[in-house]
Amino acid sequence: MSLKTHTCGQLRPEHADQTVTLAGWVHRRRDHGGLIFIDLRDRWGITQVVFNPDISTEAHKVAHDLRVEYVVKVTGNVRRRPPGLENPDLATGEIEVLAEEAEILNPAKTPPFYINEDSPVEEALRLRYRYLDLRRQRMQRNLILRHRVIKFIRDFLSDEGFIEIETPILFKSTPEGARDYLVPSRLHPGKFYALPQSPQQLKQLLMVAGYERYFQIARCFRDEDQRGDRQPEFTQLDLEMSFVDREDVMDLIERLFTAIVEQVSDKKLLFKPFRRLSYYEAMDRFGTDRPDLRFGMELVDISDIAAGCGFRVFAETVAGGGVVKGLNASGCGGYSRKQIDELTDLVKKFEAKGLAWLALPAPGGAAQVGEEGAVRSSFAKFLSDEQVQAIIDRLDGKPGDLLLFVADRPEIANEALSRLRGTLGERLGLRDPNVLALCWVIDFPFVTWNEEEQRWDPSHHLFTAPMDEDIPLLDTDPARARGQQYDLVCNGYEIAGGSIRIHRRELQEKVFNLIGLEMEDAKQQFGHMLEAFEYGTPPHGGIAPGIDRFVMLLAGEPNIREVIAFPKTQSAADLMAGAPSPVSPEQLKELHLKLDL
RNA sequence: GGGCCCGUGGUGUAGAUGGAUAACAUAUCGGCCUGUCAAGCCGAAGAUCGCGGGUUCAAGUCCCGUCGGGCCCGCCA
Repeated sequence: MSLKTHTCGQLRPEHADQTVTLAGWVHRRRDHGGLIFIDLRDRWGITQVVFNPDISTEAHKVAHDLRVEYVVKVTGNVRRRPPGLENPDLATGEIEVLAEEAEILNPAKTPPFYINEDSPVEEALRLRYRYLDLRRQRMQRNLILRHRVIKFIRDFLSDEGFIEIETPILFKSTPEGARDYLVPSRLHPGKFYALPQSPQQLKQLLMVAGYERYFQIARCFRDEDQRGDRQPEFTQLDLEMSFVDREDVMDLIERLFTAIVEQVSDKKLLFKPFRRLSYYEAMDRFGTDRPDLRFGMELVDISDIAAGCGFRVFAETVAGGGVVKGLNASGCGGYSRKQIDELTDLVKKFEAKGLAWLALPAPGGAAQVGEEGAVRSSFAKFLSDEQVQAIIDRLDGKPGDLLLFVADRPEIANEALSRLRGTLGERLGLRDPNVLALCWVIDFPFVTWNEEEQRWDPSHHLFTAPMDEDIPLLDTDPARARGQQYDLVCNGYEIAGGSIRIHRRELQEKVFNLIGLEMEDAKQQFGHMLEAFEYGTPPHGGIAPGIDRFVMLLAGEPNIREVIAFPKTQSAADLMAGAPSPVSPEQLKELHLKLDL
């Protein structure tokens, strides 16, 4: 940096009496008429520059014209600040630079929003002027964190014998999974490349190729609707290993993620080692395969008590093969009818028919079930005192608690209660943003029944291996077969998914057969894979953690746009550049395309 | 494809039930000011209330449509 001798975050008392040159942006300007103070900012920090007309009238004149975000170069002497004038909020606060020369390298228009404070700004405006938004402390902090995480991953995996290999962005479309982004081919009229949804096939082929330990910080593309944790293009740590079982992959990832959290972030790990749940256990106890384990409030099955009780909704649900499950919203026993109605509206959004509730009065009220005022409830009056007490005991109900129940098909009861649990956890302040609860979910069902298509779909992807001992079940009872799949879950987000792959052609064909993929179609779509598998394929498996999501959690941000330099909006648009945009008729013609709008 | 929320000087907000000059903070511009660090004090300028239409004597406010942003359902192997 020949235009500056030091950064704006560098100078300390030991630099006193040195002549230095700094360059950066005007962060703030304080004009006293005589003295002018400038907070000069660059990527490394802020340094106060003092312009005193007694030292240099020329420099003082320049300072008079300075405005926020001007780019300037200043040369001057470093000195310790006079006693009592230090600024403890600034890393460089013990010194200041007395300007002797100053040069405006580039003036700046008044920015459309504050850059020198992290005050709220409408997100559309931030995205339109993203290059200015990125100057702000919040974004700078997030992008630096992201860099440190990725650097850490590269170093860690390199030390573990992995090599980073780039795979193509222009690849082949396959109808499985998400919608592909397509790229028309000029040289092959009527044909298209697809941007990869992930380098899945390529990393498996690298295992066939004998690289044994591969990783990549890989950009992935999916043309689906956006969410706060989903962008059309996002970044995965893509990773694959040969001659391993699932314990090897999980062990590696567990060590990596533990080290990242402990060495790169200020968050606390709740579980060490990570907790493990089977898919069925996760569904049973939390109603979801990506539970937020920062708090309890587990789902409890009371179907046995509800069966044949006097409350017809309960009894008939159980009789019809459904379940009655509930949770204990501890301390919410004082909720008003209106508050409970709000919770009811929430579960109804997820197709539950209603929410049964039972509130236990706060301490000091009547004690025994059966006595006047012992409970408020939407259904207790239909049950015996013993049944009510059994339910309270089952949910460990204490005075002041609110017990909430959904009676429905298991999928609906789980979904509704899981959402309810999340909302209550948030409302009760149980989701500590400084804590990361990492857990493995394993033993997923190998396939799930697709009602509309009347066929089995792979739970993960179609190269995932079933558990060895469950292979016979593929012929007899596919629903009970488990896959060698593992998901890493953190605070209610799925942050990685992976599996041990099928490496034998017979088994792969058996799976194609099971999910109703004709061999002809399979050859058409995956011929290169099937062919490759015939040339000596090692047992292999891998995983793909989402970098954006994990950095979001490490940064404590509410969505992944905050950890992506140039993200897209919910409608997948770039508000800064104006993408997507129309193209010229000449471009279309060259690509052999006609628009049909 | 669907539901909900938001859009008012550059920025962030206020403007119940429609009522006359659209308020506040901050930024901007000018003046004063030699120890501030969110500098201070004085003054000025700055808004066709996202856009289009409608209801009404009267619309920032109510209705319809539309554009943009966000959250969510569907979707995301």
